[in-house]
Amino acid sequence: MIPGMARTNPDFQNGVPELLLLRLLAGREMYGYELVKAIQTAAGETLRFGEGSIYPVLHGLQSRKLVSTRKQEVSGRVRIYYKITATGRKRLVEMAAEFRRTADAVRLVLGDGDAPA
Amino acid sequence: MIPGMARTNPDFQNGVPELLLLRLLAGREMYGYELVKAIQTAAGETLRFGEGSIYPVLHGLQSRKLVSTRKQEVSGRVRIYYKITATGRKRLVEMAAEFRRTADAVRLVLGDGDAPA
DNA sequence: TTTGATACCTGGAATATCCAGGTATATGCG
DNA sequence: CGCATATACCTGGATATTCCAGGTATCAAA
Repeated sequence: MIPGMARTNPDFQNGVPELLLLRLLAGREMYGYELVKAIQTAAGETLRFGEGSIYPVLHGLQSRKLVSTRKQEVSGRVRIYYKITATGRKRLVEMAAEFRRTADAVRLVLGDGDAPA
Repeated sequence: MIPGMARTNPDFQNGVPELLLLRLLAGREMYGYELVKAIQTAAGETLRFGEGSIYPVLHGLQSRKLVSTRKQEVSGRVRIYYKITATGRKRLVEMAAEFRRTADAVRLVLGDGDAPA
């Protein structure tokens, strides 16, 4: 492990970018750079995903038809707007449920739970 | 993607095996196979980690000195007992906190939160 | 003797995230 | 004008994690 090298796969964050993107797009159509900034604002210090993480996920969502795209030029710069599809909404619901189940299971083992018995 | 192939890195589970192992070992010394079974019991349907996932993590913990080991023969079979170290306990506390922070941040964005404002 | 449980292990595949770099346009400042 | 900064897009390669599928060996029960 060379110090300062890429620490990939941070603990517990696997799948989080996809979930966050779908969640944000469930509210309204947004473009890539806007999503990057929105995630930095919404998730703050704890979750930090840069462009290098977000754009590839966005392309994956597109190829799996969970989002649709539209190009638009705004004052000389091209933006690619992403819009969630019906399939995408279904996936969001599933992922959110999966997240809660996983988080609850871990909490249970950790002993934080409001576990009976 | 060939159907039936290994689906590695399931969403949200990154780092969970390590956290669970440290948590279980915080209670008492245990051996590998016992830990595998304990995780299957404790985490049930949701979190399912097989031997192929657990043993490598156990070896990683050992080489990082988060656990110490001891061999013992019990009725013809050799067991390797793992015991958490002081460093391991520190790591457990950190990981548990990290888990909660991450889970809370995601929940906040999902909108489950008891978020004010 | 064959099955199943116990108890350990690993190689290679698949996948996710991240750093560091890239391209290009517009805008503000000295 | 020249330069830095912000906007807006993108990718290659490194690193890390998990999992399947397979392996070894002992012991007990059928």
